[in-house]
Parts: sequence; C-alpha cells; structure tokens
Amino acid sequence: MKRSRRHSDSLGRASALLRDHGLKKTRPRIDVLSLLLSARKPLSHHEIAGAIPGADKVTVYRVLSSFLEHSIAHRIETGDRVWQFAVCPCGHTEHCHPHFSCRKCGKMECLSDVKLPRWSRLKPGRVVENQEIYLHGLCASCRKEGA
Amino acid sequence: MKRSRRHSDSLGRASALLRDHGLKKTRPRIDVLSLLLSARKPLSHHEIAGAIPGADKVTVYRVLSSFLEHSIAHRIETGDRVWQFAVCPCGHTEHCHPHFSCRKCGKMECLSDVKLPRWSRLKPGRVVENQEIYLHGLCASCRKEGA
DNA sequence: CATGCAAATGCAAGTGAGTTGCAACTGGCG
DNA sequence: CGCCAGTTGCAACTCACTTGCATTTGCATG
Repeated sequence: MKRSRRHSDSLGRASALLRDHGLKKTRPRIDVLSLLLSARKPLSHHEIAGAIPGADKVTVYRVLSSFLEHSIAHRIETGDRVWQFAVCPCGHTEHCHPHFSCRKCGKMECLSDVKLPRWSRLKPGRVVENQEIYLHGLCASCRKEGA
Repeated sequence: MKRSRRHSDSLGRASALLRDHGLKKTRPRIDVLSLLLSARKPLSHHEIAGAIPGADKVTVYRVLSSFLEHSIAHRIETGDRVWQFAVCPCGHTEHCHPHFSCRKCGKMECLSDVKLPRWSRLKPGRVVENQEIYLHGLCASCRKEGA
C-alpha cells in the first residue's frame, strides 16, 4: 500500500531527523514530524493537532517551535493570521520559495522550483535576509472544474 | 512648514477620495485616511489608533475595512500576525509590489518599482489572483550604522 | 431650514491563534 | 539503575481582531 509505505518511511525519516538535530525522540515530536513529512505540503497548527488523536495543542506549538529553531521545518503566514508549517521536499530550511494556495479547494503548495529576482540587486543598500512570498488564486484542477 | 503643508494636502486628498468612492465624510474616516496619506508607508492598526487622539479602536478597524473594500488602501501581513495598512503613492489598489521591513529600525517601505516574475508563466495551469511579497532584513541606513 | 433614515459610530463583550507558568514526567546518559 | 535537563500537559493568559447593539450623524429630500 502506497500510503502506509510512505507513512512508515516518514516515521523512519522523522527519527533520523530528530537524532541528527540532537532532539530527544518523544511521542509528540515523532507524531508531528512524520505527519509533516508525509503531508508534503504546509499544514496549520489546527490541522496538525487535529490529525494526531490526543495531542495537546500547547505541546504541538512547542514541538513546532523547536523544529523552527533547528531549521527542520519552516513557517509560512498566508494572510489570514494563521501560520502554516512545512518540511519542504527541497530540504531548504529558509522559506526561500513562494507558496501558492487555492481560494477554492484551500490546498497549499510549495513552489520550490521557481526562480526569484535578486532583491539586493534590485534595491541596492538593503540586505534582504528573509522573504515571504505568498500567491493566492486558483489551482490547475479547480480551474478546470470552472470556478 | 513642509509638514503642515503635507498634512493639509492629505486632508484635501482624503476628502476627495472619500467623495469619489461614495463614502460618507466622517471624522474617523478623514482622520485615518489623511494619516495614511501623509505617512507614505504602511502603518499598523495600533499605530493608526495611537496617532489619532480619542479614536475608538473598533471604529478604526471598521474604517480600515471599508477602505479595503473600496480599494482605497491595501493590507499587508508582515509575519508577526499584525496587519499593516497603506495607501501607496503608486496608486495601486492591489498590493502588487513587495514590501520591505527593517529588523533594526522597524521601518517598512513599499517597493513599488520592483519588477516581478510572471507567476502564471512560471507555473502554468494556476491562476494567480493575488500576491503578498514580504522582504525582511536591514535597510540602507541601519546597515551603514553597522548592525 | 427641518426631517428622516441608512449608514456609521462607540462601547462592551466575544473569538481564536498563539503564549506563559508550573508541576509532573521521561529519554537517554553515566 | 538512577538521575536530571529537557519535555510534556494542563490551566490561565495575551492580544489582534470581530460581533452585537443602542445611539448618533451625514446627507438626500421635501
């Protein structure tokens, strides 16, 4: 089964990631990290806590914060004052790429392969240390259905 | 005095803008709009309400919402879950341009003249209707001071 | 200029994402 | 095995923003 295979992969990858970053291997951390790994798209705290039966919401916040500190995951803000969290397949720890979300189905994707302008060249003098690019619109499948 | 001249300009422009959009000319609307016009940079609700003595915070939220609805102002989210509001000099009502904020002095600017990639070409199939680009780093003057 | 009323205001109370304090627990080291 | 720094989980908090509702007001109309 594809799904369970991916899930067990995620469990293994989660353990390895925690070990590599010197984080204790605890139940909440394994649960949250393997969920993020198998999701392959950004998830909100609400989605994460909801997908893990019995999860404590504060613990989930703290687990996510520790992932951010260790650059295991990154955080996106989508304009509705709710954070989304993701471990991107590209392995980038800074959210160097744009994120797209569909106004119809709500799905969000990381556009990891998009080339971006060199901000510092465009605006000499400033140093851009961090960026957040958020695109909103219709995804390919919702567009076909006709919105 | 340059400052008061700009302020009275803003008062006149504010009245004109309200009239043009069919909005009643009320005290809170005049106050908020002329403040945004003279600020020439994004301001948070907190900054706006703080700068207008006796302003009711709920009214300020509602005034800002009506400006958004009528595309007089636009709203930016900077990553700290606090909205910023601006009437850009370029006159664009969609926030089509990136915003930059300095991590040292906190100042935020609209980068109205920056050319952006054509998202739809980069990611065929999707329709990008709205974008939010937020850059964070050091502005030119804070960089010189050495941070 | 007086009048009416839809729209706007202002106060109080509510919502919800995220945070803090603190006592109890536990992974993983010696 | 036993320790303890790091982690968890519960309750209570913060704070940006929203909603409900009674009162006021801009402005169109007679």
